[in-house]
Amino acid sequence: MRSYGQYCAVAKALDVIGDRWNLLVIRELLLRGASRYTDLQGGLPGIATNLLAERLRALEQAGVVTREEAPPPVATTLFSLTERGAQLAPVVRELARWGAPLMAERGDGEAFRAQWLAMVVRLSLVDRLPDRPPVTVELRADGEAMTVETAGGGVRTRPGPAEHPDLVLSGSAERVVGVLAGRLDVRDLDHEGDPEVLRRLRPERAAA
Amino acid sequence: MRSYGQYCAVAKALDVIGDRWNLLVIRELLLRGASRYTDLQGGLPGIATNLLAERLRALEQAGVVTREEAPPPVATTLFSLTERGAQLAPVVRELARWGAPLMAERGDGEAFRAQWLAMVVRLSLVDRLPDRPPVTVELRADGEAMTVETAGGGVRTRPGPAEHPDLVLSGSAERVVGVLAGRLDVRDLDHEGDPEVLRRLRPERAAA
DNA sequence: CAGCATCCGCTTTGATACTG
DNA sequence: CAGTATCAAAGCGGATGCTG
Repeated sequence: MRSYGQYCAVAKALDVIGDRWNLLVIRELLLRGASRYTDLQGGLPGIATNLLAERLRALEQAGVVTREEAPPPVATTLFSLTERGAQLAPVVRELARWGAPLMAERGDGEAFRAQWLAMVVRLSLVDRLPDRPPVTVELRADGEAMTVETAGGGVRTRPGPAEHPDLVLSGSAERVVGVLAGRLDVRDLDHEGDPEVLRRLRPERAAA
Repeated sequence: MRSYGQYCAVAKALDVIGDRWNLLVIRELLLRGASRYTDLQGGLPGIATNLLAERLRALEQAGVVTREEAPPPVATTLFSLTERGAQLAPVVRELARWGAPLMAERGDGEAFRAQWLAMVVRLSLVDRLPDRPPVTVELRADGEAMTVETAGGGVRTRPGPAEHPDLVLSGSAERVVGVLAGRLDVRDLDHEGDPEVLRRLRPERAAA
């Protein structure tokens, strides 16, 4: 990218990560940890392969991303964030917070990955009863699964289905988002298990 | 801008503010409040005038910026952030925090505005003695002045010189940044007034 | 002068095809 | 799997011109 040429902390940050797709590449690496090229591609529908390659190269050069060759049995390349790159988490979090209200409507033909729900889940769910035994919720949005577990007063997320979920919620991505945001009730989704579990995870007063 | 076409809070936020220059336009409006077109241009060295016009139009349409025509005596157009736009402050703040270490070196021919120091000042100074009478510091970097005042345990910033500063620090922008970051001592700058004032504003342990 | 719009060359992006 | 190569289209940057 062309530099803004400004001696300003914001401009200099954007000189490094302001290029198109960069912050979404970082989102994927934050959500998935060390990833293969094709997995990144899968999590970034719409990116052209030459751009993904170019962005990874540039981010590596900037010290945000590292590339490690796994040894022969695995024989694949893994991309991860450096420590410096992981410090971008607050930037991505605040972008997600600001963008969350825009999730109220789904644009025509917008792609979806269950992983992406994690950005919203971490902002909109807490554990209000941290002394009780931990609970696990499985979210199935548009058929893709994601797991939410209570941990230290907050929640953790993992890709894929849960092993022994206390509650499974499933429905369209829009409805799952609606329930997370507090705009819809659990009853607007198909559920299996104890629906009370979700009330435990919702903040005192539902946020916008 | 072309949409990412992803049903994700981060991607949707970037659909609105991810275009080149957008976040710097927002930085200016956060720092200066209601501004005229030409003042924005002055605070955004390097932007092409057609791009500034186009970005303001797009941000207005997206509900981030408002344009008000001031009545005949003033007869000028003022641009400001909407409430929704002002909520981008945390995004800009986290970008500034991440970019702050990059300020250690000043690229060749990088432009500078004293205003921009405010982003770093708000992150790196606090009032450790909030019960004492308030103090005022004037920063003069590359000849441009900015005022820092203690307020409620933190600090506030204003453009321009102070009226009765307790301390005036002046020097090159790089050195002023170095002192704010704790890499340099007050003695590396020209100072007038009580240098102890700065120790009051520096956090317990100097941050990176 | 403030607030743009137009034009034009250059760079970046996007889509697709192809490769070790 | 992890990219490179190619090329058209879109976006950007710089200069300049126009309008109240």
